[in-house]
Amino acid sequence: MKDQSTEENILKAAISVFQKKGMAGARMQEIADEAKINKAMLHYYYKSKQKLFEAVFRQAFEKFAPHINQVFNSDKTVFEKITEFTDSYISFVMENPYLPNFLIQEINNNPEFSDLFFGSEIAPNPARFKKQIAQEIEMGIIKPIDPKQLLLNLFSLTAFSFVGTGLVRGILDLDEKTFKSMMQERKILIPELLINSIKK
Amino acid sequence: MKDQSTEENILKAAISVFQKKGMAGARMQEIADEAKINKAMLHYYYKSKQKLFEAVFRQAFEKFAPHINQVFNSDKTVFEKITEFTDSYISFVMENPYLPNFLIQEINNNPEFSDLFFGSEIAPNPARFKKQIAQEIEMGIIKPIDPKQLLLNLFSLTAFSFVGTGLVRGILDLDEKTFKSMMQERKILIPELLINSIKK
DNA sequence: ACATTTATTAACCATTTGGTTAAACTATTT
DNA sequence: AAATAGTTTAACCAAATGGTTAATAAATGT
Repeated sequence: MKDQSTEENILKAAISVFQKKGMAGARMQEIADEAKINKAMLHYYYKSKQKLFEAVFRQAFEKFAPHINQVFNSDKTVFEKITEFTDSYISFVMENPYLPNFLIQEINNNPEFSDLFFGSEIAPNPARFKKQIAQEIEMGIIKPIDPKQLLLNLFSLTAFSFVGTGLVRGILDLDEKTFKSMMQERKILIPELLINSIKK
Repeated sequence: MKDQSTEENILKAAISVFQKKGMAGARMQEIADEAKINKAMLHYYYKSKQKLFEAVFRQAFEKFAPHINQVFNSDKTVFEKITEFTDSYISFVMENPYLPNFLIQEINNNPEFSDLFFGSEIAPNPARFKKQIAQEIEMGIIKPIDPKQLLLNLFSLTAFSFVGTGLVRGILDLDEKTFKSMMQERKILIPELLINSIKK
């Protein structure tokens, strides 16, 4: 661990606390403790809890969006996109286990303010992907399918295990080791499942 | 709306508030307001916020568990189970949109106390389903597959859209009407996808 | 009708929590 | 070295929040 500026330490601590506990459950004092600074510093650098939360939300969204954009805006084939997204997304989330849940939860709670992000530069835009699907159908590479349903399947299969970890592990009675090895297996299983279902 | 006992009104209001805002975000005063009673009544009938929350959690779990148990413990074939679960679960969640998210969120936050439920009578137990899969593989009805991965696929495909509604709708740019009609479509698409992937 | 238990309320209380302030301490500039 | 600007802290504050209490009202039993 390198020494960092106080402001960076605060954001780091805020990310950790907000992602685990959410806006409502997070405590400014806990963030200060984790950053090992006086609580007043939080307000010195970030004005209010809301502002600090927004900085954390933005950071999370910016880390997450590129994975979606890789699917939406790259020049790969649909098959390649499915394979590569699954692999890179599962790896990414295993390193950032609280991130998808955090995004989902806070977007559900603050639809009004998260709209800002969906209108922004960085926000994923599915238009190009839709065209690609239409083309590959035309070319006879894949069956006629609804691109939105395909994306929903892809996101569901990759993300749900992590968002609902506790429930999933409870229902299927999985220890952590088994869960992790299943997630590795899914890097293969998911593309197989999806590609088989759409290839002609 | 029928007249109900105060205790029932409180639980109903608590369900509504807790499921939307979670334990941390819920306010006792808001629950009292929604139940149109004095805040002291909450403690008169339910002792503390924690106890009231537990009643809400239990109710949610008891409403949710039968859907899983229908898959785990009925005498249907695997194909029938997939088809019927998808249909009934999507219908159920469209009527109770906050429930899956609430369960997931609170189980992630309180792993220790939600363990109580996974050890209980009502809790789903995958053992019988595992046997059934082994049998149907033996009988040559389905390909050799890991029952846990099949269940994970089924739960992911059905539940994720609802758990991550806000994020999904933001990324895919869906209005409410489109979202709902896609969910209806999924009652057909999901069984098709899963059954095709396992049938011999 | 009276007594007793049950239900309900308004007012209150202690703690928690986000946020402020004034003073001190540490660079940086001149 | 003095002045200035930036950083950090302890102490404090007001509002929100979960919870209690004592008095009252309504129902129930005798």
